[in-house]
Amino acid sequence: MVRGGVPSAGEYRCAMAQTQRANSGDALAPTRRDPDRPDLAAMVVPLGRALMAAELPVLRAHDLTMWAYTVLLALGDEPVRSQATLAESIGADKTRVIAVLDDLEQRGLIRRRPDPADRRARLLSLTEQGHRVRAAVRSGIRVREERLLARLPDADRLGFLNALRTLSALPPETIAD
Amino acid sequence: MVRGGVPSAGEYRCAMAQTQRANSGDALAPTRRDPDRPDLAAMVVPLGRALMAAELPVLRAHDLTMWAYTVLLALGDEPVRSQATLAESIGADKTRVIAVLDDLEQRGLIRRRPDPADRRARLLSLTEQGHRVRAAVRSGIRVREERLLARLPDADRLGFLNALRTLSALPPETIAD
DNA sequence: TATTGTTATACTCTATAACTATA
DNA sequence: TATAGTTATAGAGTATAACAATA
Repeated sequence: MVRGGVPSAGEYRCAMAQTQRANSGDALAPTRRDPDRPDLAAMVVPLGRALMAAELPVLRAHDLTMWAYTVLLALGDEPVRSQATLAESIGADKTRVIAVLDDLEQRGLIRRRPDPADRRARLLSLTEQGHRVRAAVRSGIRVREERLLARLPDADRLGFLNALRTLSALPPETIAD
Repeated sequence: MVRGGVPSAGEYRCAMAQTQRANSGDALAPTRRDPDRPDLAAMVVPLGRALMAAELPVLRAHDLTMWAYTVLLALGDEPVRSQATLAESIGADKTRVIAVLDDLEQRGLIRRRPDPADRRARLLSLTEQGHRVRAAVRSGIRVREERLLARLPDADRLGFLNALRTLSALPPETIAD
């Protein structure tokens, strides 16, 4: 764990870790391919956990929790107009981001000032140093990811990233039906 | 939630849900492709959560928790010689599988009998009905997954599944370095 | 009255430790 | 003494409810 712990997921984890294993991959027609493959979730979820575990050393080196990094990512592209907006955009409870923001603000990585137009809300933005840390962590993570992706044949790598972007861009309700 | 709740993940969840978004995908060279893509974990983890959410209705229809289904999956291929072995194989604590096994046994989905050779251990196996339930749930899940995968171009779909099997077959330590 | 941010409380899930029964 | 299974306890992490400030 990094600082103050890392987010966790009441409902959303499955332990299908090493349950279902890949079996030899022969190229069949895409439509009726590999009917005995493991469940998608049984592959995707453990992979996600492993990827997060791979990020932890980088985060730790910068003394960031997963939540803190998530906030830096969310604020990096453009400032956010309220903490509630931020919380929703990163899929967190509004009460949970408070401690994270307190910490980041105290360390000078973000700015949090009342919105002059509506003094109830807080305008959230990254400081100069926040941008630097964000970029450093992100590139550190990217290096490890590229090393991992290098294990894949070019075609699989391309399809993997394409599919990931397609699927992760879908609203969760679409996936869940 | 299904029955008695679903496993959760102290350390392993990140809320990068809608944080980083896919940007338009143009085909570059595989090696230096899309340097501004979101972190892998930021795409894989939310996708995994969505996939699990998609499984929940199927599990609920059979009154199974995610853990229970995980156990059914693990016992389906071949019986297991002890609860500790099972727990480790599905990445769970040995104290946590007990309630799950109690429930599954009581409902006649698994058998749990002392090993004659070492009466400390319990031999775990699926009953006839356990096999049926396992198959029914699995095929219900598969239907939904195929519907989702149909959104992908054949090439991406193929690469995605290939990559998933390759990466999820790696020991987590390999991914985490 | 409704909303933003905050705090405090309760709840869920998980891991740790202690116990039993076998070996 | 060590291990498999079990139970009970304590610890994280999270969400719910209640509050103050502003609109």
